[in-house]
Amino acid sequence: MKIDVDKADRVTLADVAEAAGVSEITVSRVVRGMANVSQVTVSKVEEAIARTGYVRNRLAGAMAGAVSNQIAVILPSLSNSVFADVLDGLEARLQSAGFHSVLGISNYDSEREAQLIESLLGWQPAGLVIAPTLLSDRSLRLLERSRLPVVEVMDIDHDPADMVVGISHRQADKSMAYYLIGRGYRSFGYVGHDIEGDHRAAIRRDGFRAALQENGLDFETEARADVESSIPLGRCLTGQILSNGAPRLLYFSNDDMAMGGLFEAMSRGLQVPRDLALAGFNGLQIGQSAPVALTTVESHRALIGQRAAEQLIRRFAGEPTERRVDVGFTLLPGDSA
Amino acid sequence: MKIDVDKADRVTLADVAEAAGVSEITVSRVVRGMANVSQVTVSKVEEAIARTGYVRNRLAGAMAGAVSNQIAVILPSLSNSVFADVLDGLEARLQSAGFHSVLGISNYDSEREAQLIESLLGWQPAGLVIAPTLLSDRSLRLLERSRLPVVEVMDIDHDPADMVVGISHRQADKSMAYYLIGRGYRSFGYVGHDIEGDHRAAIRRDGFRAALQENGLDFETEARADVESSIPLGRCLTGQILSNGAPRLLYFSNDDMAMGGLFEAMSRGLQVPRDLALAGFNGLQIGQSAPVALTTVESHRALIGQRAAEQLIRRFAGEPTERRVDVGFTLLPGDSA
DNA sequence: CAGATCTATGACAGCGCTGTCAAATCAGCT
DNA sequence: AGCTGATTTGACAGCGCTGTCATAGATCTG
Repeated sequence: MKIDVDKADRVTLADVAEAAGVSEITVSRVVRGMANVSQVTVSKVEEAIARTGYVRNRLAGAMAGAVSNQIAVILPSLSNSVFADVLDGLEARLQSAGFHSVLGISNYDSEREAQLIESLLGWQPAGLVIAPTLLSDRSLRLLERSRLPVVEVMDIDHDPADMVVGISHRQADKSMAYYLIGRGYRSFGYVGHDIEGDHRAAIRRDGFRAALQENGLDFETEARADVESSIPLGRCLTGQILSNGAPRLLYFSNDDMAMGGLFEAMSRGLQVPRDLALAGFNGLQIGQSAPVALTTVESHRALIGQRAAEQLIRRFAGEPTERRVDVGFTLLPGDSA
Repeated sequence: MKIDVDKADRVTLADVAEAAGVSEITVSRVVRGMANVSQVTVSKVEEAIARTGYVRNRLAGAMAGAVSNQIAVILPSLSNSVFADVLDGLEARLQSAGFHSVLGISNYDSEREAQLIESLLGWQPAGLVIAPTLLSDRSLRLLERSRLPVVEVMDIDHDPADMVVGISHRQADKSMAYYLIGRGYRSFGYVGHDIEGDHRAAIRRDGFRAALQENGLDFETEARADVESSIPLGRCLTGQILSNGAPRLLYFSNDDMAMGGLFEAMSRGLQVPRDLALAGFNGLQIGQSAPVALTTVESHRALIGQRAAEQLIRRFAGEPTERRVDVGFTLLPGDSA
């Protein structure tokens, strides 16, 4: 019912070509900013474009063989600000290089992730960026077949299908453990969220624990819930732990959780770090602005996004890329431990 | 250099058709899940698809006349969690209806916004969702020409080009002002961020102030900086205000800023709300989990995203849509004022 | 000034799919 | 058997663009 309307006024290259008195291909060249068109023609065409209100159809362009400028981005969640940060960094770089991201949210579900990959691949993107839950065999096959550049982001503690950008979560939390042990702490507790879905959190916990064990220590208590991390969850679990005599230091699965812990401690009138010490992970702004700055590890999330974008852009340009980019982490000493 | 490789193994409908011993169009029907194909043929084709590893090319599909399942989404920023929340709600609904979002970030820049609209329109999306900085004439012309459904989100205090989903920021902050005046506060200060770029914050400030003036009051002090809102900024500006004798209550441009204020107050050993009262806007989780729960207005951001998606989906289905959807706000009394 | 070298422009085919319409097949009924 | 209507399948054209290769001028060189 709408087809005739569309047809009536969808402006195509041919229309512009006619209006400018040149051929379609010449208009196409102008639109793409190619060099081999004379100044005179360029201005004629530009005038015609303005007059007709032409909008480039990239669908047709991509189909006809030119590469797409779309990048498929698959993230486990957006409510977690960590991924929003990555996406932010990614978008910034991609946009300035003329790319767009097409988004998919997997909700930490590996099956959903595979579906998304397939569906997004259907748009023939130029490349993919994935913060993988756990790439299934099906996903890997799809990616491999596609022959597209793929950047996995966040955790570099595994062998990537193509490229990976992030930090070593295992190292990060070992460092934190060494730091805290060095500061004299000997009594530790762990407060965490869903470890099934968020395997990076699991890696961190294991890394931290391994470092403790090297020193003949271990977590005295653990509080965990199988839901996504959040400030209220951190607060609630900390409350539980504090009710039955807490360890000297609580190590949290991330800064959101740790902020919850800090808030709970404050509510109870505890002095941090005198009565209770806290450490988190991520280096979120909120933790650094708190009355007691959080002891944590800055994970440079936006930088991860940027570097991921750069790897892709470089690959497109035929420049060499690194299989593994470690953006590094920074221990933020803070005042909470 | 790569073309032959691609050609060699890019599986097309024709390949599947041959493998299954049917025509292309029949395969196409199976892929699209159309009803008028016999069971026998369906299974033959599905087997052939699995065997060949066919991945649907939506580019070609969209070109050949079927509608795109891409929705262009343009937001001013992602580092502000408010927009991440909207995007989260939007994605959830869109994804479950089989759509993808193609993202553009305008950085509160109206020129950039217009560029993004044009560029994203080139992908012939099925619809657009925009949290507009301020739609320029050029943007409006582009949108109008496109004849596509457009949902503006966040603020409903203006007349939309097509549809709008959000809350009335003017109303929200009037309500807050009335509430605070009703609680007996008479001495107010304002702490805000960049009002040029974030015109919704400007509307809120004006709404609040109008309500004050109705009662013969006004802001006694204002602290403002022309940068994006953040917790550190809130903390810094609050510090400035507190140094020269603060008003009884500080009204912040949003919850991030207010959290900064709360932190600064706590650091100075002030009792909230006894020594200083605080109010924010957005109803962020962080504010509600703080030791002193923030008095604020819940703006139902994820819901805005969801409703926006629903409007689009309904429009595609030919069902009636509303020009203006008010998701409503909720005043959260909290303990900070 | 003939021949060589660029530069600017165009003709043509085809990317992979789906809308349209026509043909073939099948079941149900007289 | 003969007819009707529903179901299933296919042929064909074309969506709007760009890669490839060819052509016509313009510029240069000895």
